[in-house]
Amino acid sequence: MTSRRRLTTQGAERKQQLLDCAAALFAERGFADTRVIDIVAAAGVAKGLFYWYFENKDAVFVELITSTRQNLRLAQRGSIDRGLDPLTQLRQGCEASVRFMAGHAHLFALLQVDGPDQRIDELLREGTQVHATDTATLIQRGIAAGLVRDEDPMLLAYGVIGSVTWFCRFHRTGRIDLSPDELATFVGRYIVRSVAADGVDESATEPTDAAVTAAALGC
Amino acid sequence: MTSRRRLTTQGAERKQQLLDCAAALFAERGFADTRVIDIVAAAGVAKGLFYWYFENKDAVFVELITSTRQNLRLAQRGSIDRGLDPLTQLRQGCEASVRFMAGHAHLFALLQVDGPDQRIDELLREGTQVHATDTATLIQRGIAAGLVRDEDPMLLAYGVIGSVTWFCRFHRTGRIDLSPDELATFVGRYIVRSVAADGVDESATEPTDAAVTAAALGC
DNA sequence: ACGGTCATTGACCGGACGGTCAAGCGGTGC
DNA sequence: GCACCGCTTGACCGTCCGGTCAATGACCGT
Repeated sequence: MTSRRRLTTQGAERKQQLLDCAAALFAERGFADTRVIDIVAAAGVAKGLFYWYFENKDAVFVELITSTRQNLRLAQRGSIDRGLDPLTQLRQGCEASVRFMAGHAHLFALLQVDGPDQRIDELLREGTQVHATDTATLIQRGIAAGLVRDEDPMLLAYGVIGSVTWFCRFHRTGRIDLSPDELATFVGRYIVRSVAADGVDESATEPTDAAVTAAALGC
Repeated sequence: MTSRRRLTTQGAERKQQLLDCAAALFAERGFADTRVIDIVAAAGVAKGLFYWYFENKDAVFVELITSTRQNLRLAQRGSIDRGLDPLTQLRQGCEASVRFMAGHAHLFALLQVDGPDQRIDELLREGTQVHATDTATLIQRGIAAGLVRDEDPMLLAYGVIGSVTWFCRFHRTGRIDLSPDELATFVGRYIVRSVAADGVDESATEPTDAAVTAAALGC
């Protein structure tokens, strides 16, 4: 049982160090191509130590994706101004995703990998589903306000997530040569145009102030 | 050297059988979790035979994705009416992608997997890049015709591919409960709205006749 | 009958890699 | 000084699995 182990400060730091090394390697060459021995070598410790902090190789992956997903969600929440209209909130959420990705590209990549096994795949899917539901709620409210086209909110949400995800993917792999801020602005605009009702589009307020988002992310 | 081996009719059929079994297994549980022995067992032959037809495990994967990509491209070409305006052509291409996916879900899935190694990853990326360039060309022409917003064509293409891909992904994994035709229509409309210039939208002609596309796919 | 080529078999090899373990180290409290 | 406990080590184990190979079969042309 690795679960519920009491960690000293040193222990917690070491664990974090292992998580960081693992994240970098997973992102660089994928889960399957990363050996436990690579991770510990990167951290400069012995192999056995890995199993002091993690039950097995899968566990570290699970821990990474759950915490990343959680941070992403927090970043989005923190960037959304709930006093504004739903369409603008949607735009802000998408911009936050892009900026988060820019600051945590290696972790973000993990969310889009096909999991090493059935169980992890399910975990990833669940995360995406939550994200989609959040987005659909916003869209639903946008429809009610007449700002968003009257179509199935869940379907629109899937489209939004798909394009945001792929913009990030192309940026991360060097195929989009824009600064994170430029990309965020572009993506925000693209998303608004994808779902906006007829005649709506510049009515959505200007993109979030970059500084505000950056603060919410702490990156 | 497995390359350039002369195959009898029987040989070609056996090879195809192995490709089919491999595709089914890769799609079901992923490349890494599929053993060569699983593939041959599914085909009911001995392990050694696999290496008569393929150099190694990677080779069969490569062969699958290249041929799938090629078929997808053919399906798209066949569904596009070059006499129509660029935006409608774009819509037709996207609809074709969706219908192709519906008929070849297991193969299509392979194009979105993270490759087992660096080399295959590159291959997948190249394929996507070609696809994106094709799309961007169409968009470029749409801009010239005043039907598409005047933004970087490559960026718009990325957005289009992202949402189409994800719509297919969600459909394939049972999270979208529409018939392929319904989904194709929805996606076509979504894409048009994502990139259309102001005031353009119903000007894009109605979706392709399903029968035409189906014929082009042979599925 | 015979040689040639494609096709097929399954036992076997070698190495890689996830995971274990017994032992040792260095603080901290008593 | 001792006992406890978190931390660290690296040799070791067992298994899994991709890939090889020598032998055999099946079919064909001559």
